[in-house]
Amino acid sequence: MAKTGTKRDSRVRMAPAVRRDLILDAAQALFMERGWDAVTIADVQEAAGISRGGFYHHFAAKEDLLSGLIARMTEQAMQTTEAAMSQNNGDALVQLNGLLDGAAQWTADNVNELRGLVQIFSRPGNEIPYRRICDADAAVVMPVLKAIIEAGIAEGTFNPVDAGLTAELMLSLSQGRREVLIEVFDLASANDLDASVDALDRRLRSEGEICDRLLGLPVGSVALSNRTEYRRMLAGLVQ
Amino acid sequence: MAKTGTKRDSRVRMAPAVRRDLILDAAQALFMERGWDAVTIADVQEAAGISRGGFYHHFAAKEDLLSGLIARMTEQAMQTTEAAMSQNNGDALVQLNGLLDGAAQWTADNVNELRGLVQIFSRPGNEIPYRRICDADAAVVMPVLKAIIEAGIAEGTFNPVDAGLTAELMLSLSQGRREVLIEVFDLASANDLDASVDALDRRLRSEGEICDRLLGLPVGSVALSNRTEYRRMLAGLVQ
DNA sequence: ATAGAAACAGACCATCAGTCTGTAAGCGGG
DNA sequence: CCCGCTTACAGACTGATGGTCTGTTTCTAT
Repeated sequence: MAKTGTKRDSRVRMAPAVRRDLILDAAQALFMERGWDAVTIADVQEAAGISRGGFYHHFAAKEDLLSGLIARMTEQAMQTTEAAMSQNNGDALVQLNGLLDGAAQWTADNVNELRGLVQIFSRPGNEIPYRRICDADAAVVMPVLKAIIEAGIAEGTFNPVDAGLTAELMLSLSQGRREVLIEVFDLASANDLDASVDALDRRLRSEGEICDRLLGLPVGSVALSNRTEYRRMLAGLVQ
Repeated sequence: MAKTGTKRDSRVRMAPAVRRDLILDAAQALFMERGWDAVTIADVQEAAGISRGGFYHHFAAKEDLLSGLIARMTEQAMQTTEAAMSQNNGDALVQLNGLLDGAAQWTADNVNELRGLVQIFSRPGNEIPYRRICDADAAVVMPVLKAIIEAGIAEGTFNPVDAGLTAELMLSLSQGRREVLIEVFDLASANDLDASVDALDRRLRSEGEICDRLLGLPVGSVALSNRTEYRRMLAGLVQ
């Protein structure tokens, strides 16, 4: 009754940021449960306990809601990146390994969440949010990575063909890890921890060696953490 | 009037394959003009001169129509790949360069079409068909590329870290070329042919050197065609 | 106290993918 | 040559869903 009613309305009024977060919470939960294109605005409304008009007061369109979700998820990547970069100030190789180690650390600390994400994103109908996340994360990490590579060139220790292209390739290397992760998680779920650790270790070792080549470094320069860490991490998966 | 009418209907009946192609033609034209999500089934119907029921007799869903389009476009990649592979039977490096040269040849012969595709796919709302094409093309080229790399390993001439990963990276290298192509085409359209050729040449030269590194080959082994060819090609752009 | 702004409610609309029932065209057998 | 079956096709209809609009309530500043 938006027209002419003396009906009691009893609405809850909240600070925009709070309400926005509430809506995003609901949307994120629904997304993780059903996938993006199966989430309707009506669903989000109901889950967030707000009306149609209320929702569209905070989000201009469904697209806008997605942007909010992506931004929220990317925030983690930003914080992790910044944290990793702020505490090491050595030469380029140390910085690079610090960055990679920071990412590995985040992964280790959030395996379960990561598995959920990987599974959701591998389901059909989620290509768009997946790409959005990849692009957003890449936009965060890319400049940092490129800066490190350029520092390494200036330093005389790195010798890549092209800083930008190399950064891009390193990014696509980590993005291509997704399919391996699916397999790794499946193996871990099947209680085949050894095979799971093997698969992950082999992949990351290869990635490291490829980075060495791309950067013109001796083999073993770029280190992607270690096996025992992986085992501990994968053993920590719930169920 | 599908119910009860003595109305003259004068419908055209065609062989399924022919009608399908006609519908795909219409859909492709509309897609190239407006982008995928701006193309409605009603549009395609009208353009193809067929009714709703007729359309859905040939395509189960809009998704199915997209699959048809992708398959059609991928066919070119298949033919080009097969053609390039069938005529050279040297060692792995010769085969690899033959494959790359075949791709370059196709590009040179279809610059205008390529530009259209690049432009359409860079517009928002076309992420899904773009990814579909990338994945489909990759699925075609990947096994061939991987086979060549493995042959090179067996031969003792290639020394990559990992055949599969290297093939993936080479693919993502060529897919990442898209953004450069946008710039290249823009420059060429602005009549700055020198800058255009420069940008393309620099990119492809870098890609080649990176491939050398990935495959453990001496610099200059992997060749991505030549400058004069690019110039001729870019000069051939209409408008 | 009161006016204005901003948060919110909910009825309404438009678009569009997909369905359903019915009809005309071809084709093979008698 | 006709008849019946299959299949290509027509077009009205539906249901779901994203987005809008007008009106209402709550808060805040003066």
